[in-house]
Amino acid sequence: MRTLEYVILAGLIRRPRSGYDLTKWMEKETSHFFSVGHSSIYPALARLEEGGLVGHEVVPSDKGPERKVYSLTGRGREALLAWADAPPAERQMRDEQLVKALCYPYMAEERALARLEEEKVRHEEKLSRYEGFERELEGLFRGGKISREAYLGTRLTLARGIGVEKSYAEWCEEAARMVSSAEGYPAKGTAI
Amino acid sequence: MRTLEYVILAGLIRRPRSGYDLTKWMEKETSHFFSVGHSSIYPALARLEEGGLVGHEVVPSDKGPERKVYSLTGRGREALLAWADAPPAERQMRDEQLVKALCYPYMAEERALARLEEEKVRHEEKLSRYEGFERELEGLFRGGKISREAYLGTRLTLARGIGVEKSYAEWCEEAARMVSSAEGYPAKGTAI
DNA sequence: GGGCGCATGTAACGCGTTACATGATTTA
DNA sequence: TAAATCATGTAACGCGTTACATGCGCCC
Repeated sequence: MRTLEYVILAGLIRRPRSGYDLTKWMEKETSHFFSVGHSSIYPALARLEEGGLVGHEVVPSDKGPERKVYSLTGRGREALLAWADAPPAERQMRDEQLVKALCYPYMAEERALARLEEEKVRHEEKLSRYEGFERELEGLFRGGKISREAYLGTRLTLARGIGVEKSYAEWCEEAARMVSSAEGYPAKGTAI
Repeated sequence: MRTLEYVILAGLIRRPRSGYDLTKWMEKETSHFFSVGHSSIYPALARLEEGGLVGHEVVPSDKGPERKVYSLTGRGREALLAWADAPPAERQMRDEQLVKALCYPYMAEERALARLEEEKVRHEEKLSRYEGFERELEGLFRGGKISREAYLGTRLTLARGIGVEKSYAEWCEEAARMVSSAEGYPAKGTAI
């Protein structure tokens, strides 16, 4: 089983969902740590159903064509929770910004500083989007729209997203200081 | 051109290197934000050479077979710096830990707490490895073994690695607090 | 002599992305 | 009536991983 399949199970343990719903849920709630396009989700659901971990019910939609609403089976729930209770694979990431940072000392200083400032703005924007979503989630929970488990799980991941963006924005400032001519020399406490 | 190719150019702008050297350099210095296996590096070097961005010289090795030592051409340097001076692609990551976190509220609390504690230890270990490397790098620079540019660039990325591990370790503690029964409820300032 | 580190590649495979394909229903 | 959203899929392609393949030279 691939990680994608467990992500789907994690989406379904929260509530039954169609492939379309799962796609939207991932875009909104998991894209900062896991994302795939809809074209990967439909085949994955088929595999999970074949394995008996999910089942589906065809439900007419208010808007658009019929929906296949999937839900976890007992076996699916067990498989998900057993997987969750084991050490995770190494986090893998690809960050072009840092590849570019490797080159900043070879560029004109002003250009590097401009790029870092732009990047900082991007992270601050993401940060406020996450904080907005945090408030929204809280509202859903208080309003009884989502379970305590679903709320808490998502809040956990959101807390990480917020931590990432805060620390990335701070790095942008730190990097700008290091790039600025006088800086960049070893000893941290060295006077200019 | 793919990101991998620019990473290779960024390795070569620091100093001429063989495919083997580049593999080792990536493992040690870029793996926290970009990594590929050696089997992707050799074909990439061939493509870069075909495009006139790098050239190579065959040099006998002290140990083992002959080495092909690559270096940047003028065009390679230009291509790299032009690419670096443009906004980066979205950082992409895949973090199983957060998928698992989504499930923690559905598991026995003690299990989730144990996993979070293990994870915290892993990040603290990574943090001290990065800090050790930071001291090592400083020594290389002070000893005149590496250029100011190479030193600064790597230090920039290392600062990010350190920021990531610190904030991840903090998240582990925060998450543990949220998972602990009494917590997990909305208002942040609420008394127990 | 065997194992390990140095050193360079090729080939098969897996998985995800992009593009292709189709069609209903609402809204401007 | 055209565009947007809902809704579900398939197919081609790209890129990276794993495994395969080969060979030198040092150290135990």
